[in-house]
Amino acid sequence: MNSLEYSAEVLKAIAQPTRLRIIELLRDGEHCVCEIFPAIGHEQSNTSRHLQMMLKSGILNQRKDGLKIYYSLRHPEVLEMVRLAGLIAAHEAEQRAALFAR
Amino acid sequence: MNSLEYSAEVLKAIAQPTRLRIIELLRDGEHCVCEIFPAIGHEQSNTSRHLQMMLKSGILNQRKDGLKIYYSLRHPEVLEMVRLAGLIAAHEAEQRAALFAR
DNA sequence: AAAGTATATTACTAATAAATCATATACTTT
DNA sequence: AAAGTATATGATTTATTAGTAATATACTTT
Repeated sequence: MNSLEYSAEVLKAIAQPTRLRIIELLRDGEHCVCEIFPAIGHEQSNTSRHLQMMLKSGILNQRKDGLKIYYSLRHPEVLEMVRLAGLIAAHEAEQRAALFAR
Repeated sequence: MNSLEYSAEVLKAIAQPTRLRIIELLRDGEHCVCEIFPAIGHEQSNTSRHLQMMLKSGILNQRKDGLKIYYSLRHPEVLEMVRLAGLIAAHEAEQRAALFAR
């Protein structure tokens, strides 16, 4: 995997609504799968899959404590990327609203 | 489309190796499709598709000049996101190399 | 107006991704 | 050791995506 592909993997780990919800949830610190899946309203298996791929892409940390496995954000840069994406999204939404209102 | 989905669209427009190459190419200013597709080594139709989806997601500007259509980056934040993704990717690659070398 | 050029779009294929349900694994408690 | 709980993984389905080749559209030049 070259460096462009690697960067794309990292970005893909963020570029999905369910995973964005997970990231928002982890903003305030680590959470176990058992807390995450009810909070985002998806199956445990689906949630676990998303967490695995985020972990493998390198954006999450994993900590095992007994039965539970806690995940947390590994790089604060991820939150900054989410913020910037939100800025652009808001800007575009505004533009479209303005067009519509003319 | 809610705001999470919108943010995900913006991120998806960046999270793909071919599109990352296009973004790198546009770093130094606008380019037409006829310049972009040979530079990235893909078909004109494929390149045009990527540009369309990037345009619709809001990360590109389009300027028509006669036959040619010039695309440019609309938000400098995109370059910052690419930079942050590269940082994380490099960090993870380093970690893995270190593990491997032990 | 005809030919040429740049771009977008359609039709298609192959690959990837997201979700669910069922099952396996790993640890804990009784 | 048996039962219970938390998480991960396999199998499957459906949807989405990236790519190619061919065609349509729009503009320019002759």
